[in-house]
Amino acid sequence: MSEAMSGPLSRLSFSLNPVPPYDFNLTAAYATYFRSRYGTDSYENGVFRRLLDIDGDLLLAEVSSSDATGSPRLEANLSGQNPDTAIAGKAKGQITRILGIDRGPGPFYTMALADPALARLARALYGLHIPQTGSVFEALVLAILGQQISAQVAFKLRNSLIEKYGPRLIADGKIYHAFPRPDSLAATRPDDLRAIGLSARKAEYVLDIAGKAAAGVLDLEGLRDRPGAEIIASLTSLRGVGGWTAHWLLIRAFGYPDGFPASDLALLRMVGNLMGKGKPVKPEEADEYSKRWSPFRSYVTTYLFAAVRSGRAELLEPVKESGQHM
DNA sequence: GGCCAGGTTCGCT
DNA sequence: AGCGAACATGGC
Repeated sequence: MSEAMSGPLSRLSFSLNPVPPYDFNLTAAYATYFRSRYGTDSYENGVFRRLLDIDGDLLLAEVSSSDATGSPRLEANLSGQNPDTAIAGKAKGQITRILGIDRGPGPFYTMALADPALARLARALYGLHIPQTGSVFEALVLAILGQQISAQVAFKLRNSLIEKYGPRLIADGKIYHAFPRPDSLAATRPDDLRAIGLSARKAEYVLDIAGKAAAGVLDLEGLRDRPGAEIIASLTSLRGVGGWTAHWLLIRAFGYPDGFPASDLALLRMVGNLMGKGKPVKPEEADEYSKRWSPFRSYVTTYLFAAVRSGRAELLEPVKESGQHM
């Protein structure tokens, strides 16, 4: 199942050049939900760490920057058992997604100039890119675990799942976990998953999806080239996946710029605030209102969550005055 | 102790 | 079509 490996690791380095503007500190912090450690990821003392699982090879990626904001160049180190250039290339691709390297918020900022609430968010969180998950499977399982429950409970469930079923690597005496593989989760039984706090329903969903992914009858990565509407349709045909989960995956897994999980309770509160209502709006209202943010609703959603997760509630107050500048 | 959290499905009208 | 219940857990 999850093998513990230690012993000599070889290293390999490369650099990354994010699309400017890029705030490494903000983006790496968002990737860990501003908790310094979240599941497979950590960001401590300026170093972002993530254990990658590249076709079964485990590689510890450590990324840092000498210049945290503006247009920084990132330095990445890979540690693993004999990483060759092919593996390193795939690892680089994953890191690129995970740290949102190759897509910048520039076009979003241009639109945000005309909307005071967005301009305020863009100013305060300038350079925040949208981090993605390592795989579609990962985003899907994480999303299902997070359905309906509080962020705290979701945090616990996700960590438990990763620690129990994710493959491990020991480096410098520390244990790192990659995200569980489909076959590892498919091999569990409902009671195993319930033991870490999943409801019977969620255990079913995860087992069903993991089983299909492991058997190769569900090609989640293959959805990447598809238009948004088709991705939504494919995902929502899975048991346990509704509109919220599918839209969340557009943002988290597919790098789609215009995802908007309009039924999200926290998002409904935030949009209600921005609209000056002081209470959550209905999903239809939020959806209607959000059209002014299209086609950058993934950025709006991400920036709103970044504001609340980083404790900057003032960014969510209604904006009375117009005429603010970036 | 009851109610609500970053939903979804299922079984009723 | 639309509505309510059930679901696991932790915090208020």
